[in-house]
Amino acid sequence: MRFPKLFERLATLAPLPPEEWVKAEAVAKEQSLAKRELFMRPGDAADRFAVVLQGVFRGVRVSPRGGESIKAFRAEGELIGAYAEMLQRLPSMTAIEALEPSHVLVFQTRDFQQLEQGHVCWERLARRVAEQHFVLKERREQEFLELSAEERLVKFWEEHPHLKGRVPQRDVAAYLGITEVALSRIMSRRRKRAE
Amino acid sequence: MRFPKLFERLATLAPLPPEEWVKAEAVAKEQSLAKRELFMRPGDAADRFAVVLQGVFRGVRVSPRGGESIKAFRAEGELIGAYAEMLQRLPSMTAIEALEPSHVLVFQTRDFQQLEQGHVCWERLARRVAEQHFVLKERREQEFLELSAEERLVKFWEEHPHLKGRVPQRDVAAYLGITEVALSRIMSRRRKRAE
DNA sequence: ACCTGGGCTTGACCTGGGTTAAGGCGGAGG
DNA sequence: CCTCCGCCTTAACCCAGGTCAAGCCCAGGT
Repeated sequence: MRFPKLFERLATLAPLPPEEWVKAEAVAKEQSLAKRELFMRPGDAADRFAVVLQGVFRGVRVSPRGGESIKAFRAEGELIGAYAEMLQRLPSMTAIEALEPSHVLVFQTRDFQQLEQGHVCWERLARRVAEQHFVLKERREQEFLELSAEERLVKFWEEHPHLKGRVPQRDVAAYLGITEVALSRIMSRRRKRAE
Repeated sequence: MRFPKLFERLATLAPLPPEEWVKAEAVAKEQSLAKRELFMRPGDAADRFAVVLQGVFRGVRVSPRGGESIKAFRAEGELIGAYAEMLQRLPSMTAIEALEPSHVLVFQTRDFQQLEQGHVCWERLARRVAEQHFVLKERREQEFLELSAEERLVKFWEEHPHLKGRVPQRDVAAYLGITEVALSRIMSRRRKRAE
């Protein structure tokens, strides 16, 4: 077992027999990415995903009109991939970019489907992951519905303290649904109020 | 089998043997709700869900500060329930209210868990449902990130034509994340532009 | 026919965030 | 050491949407 810590983490979502984990590692490949390198680009087939071993990524949705918005940041222990597109068997509409020199463990979805055939535990895990993702998206939806940009900012740093200093401000703005100019204003407003 | 149409619809998500469906119907209870009646209220245990047989519902999130926002509308063939809270084993934070005289088929989650023990098909179905919900929430997130209120409105009616005339305007506004005043203005603006 | 109330509209005014454009500042490379 | 570039800030101006308040329309009840 090459990654016991990762195994423990995943096993908290659904019971995973160690021998199944060994099978999973057999089909996984490690990959290193330089800062700014893309794990996935728009138009790619959404046929693989990865676990972040080291580094931070941003998932960028590039709209037809050229606007960039950020769907999520992902750090150590989290999954990267065009999940929604994978489920719908569509080509990826998002770019996934390393914000630091990073290191990931890559799975092909076809290999993962093989694992699912072999043991129900993988299917259970997939369900948990889907449910987890849903809960997070719903939380985010609710924040858009009832919080101001400033309140969303505060909550963002409460919920993602580990991203401090690792993601550029403009990306935080794009995640919150505002421009970097607005974010800068909000921050100076708070600074003034605090002093 | 009391609800063959419903069965067919669900079976498109994941294969369901008819005999399993019969077991499901055995534990389900029909319930009728008057207009404005609540299927679930904030604080209730999130231990049951239902399929809408007839009618329309709104899922209302009541924020601590008293603001109301609408998470979703649900009509015939769709599921109602405090799904996120159920997954997190939290009491419901949403009210689910009938907008018309309605008729639903209710399942207790404990009964459903029994079914899951009996046959994997239910677990597969649950996974599909979670994935489906995720895809929808992600779509909504993306709309908040890159569309104006007016564009969201247009998209809303494109995607939910069957709700026309069945949901009050103020609720559509709350769903879009704006006030009914703003919605009214947007509509008159469009009327003017169209003429 | 008259009231009543709920839901929609309209207007006046305010505010937050978008847009554009002009700096400031610190780090990497010449 | 200077320059350039990427990133952040600030300012000026505009507009969408919020808030408050007054009205309108119509369906239901008496």
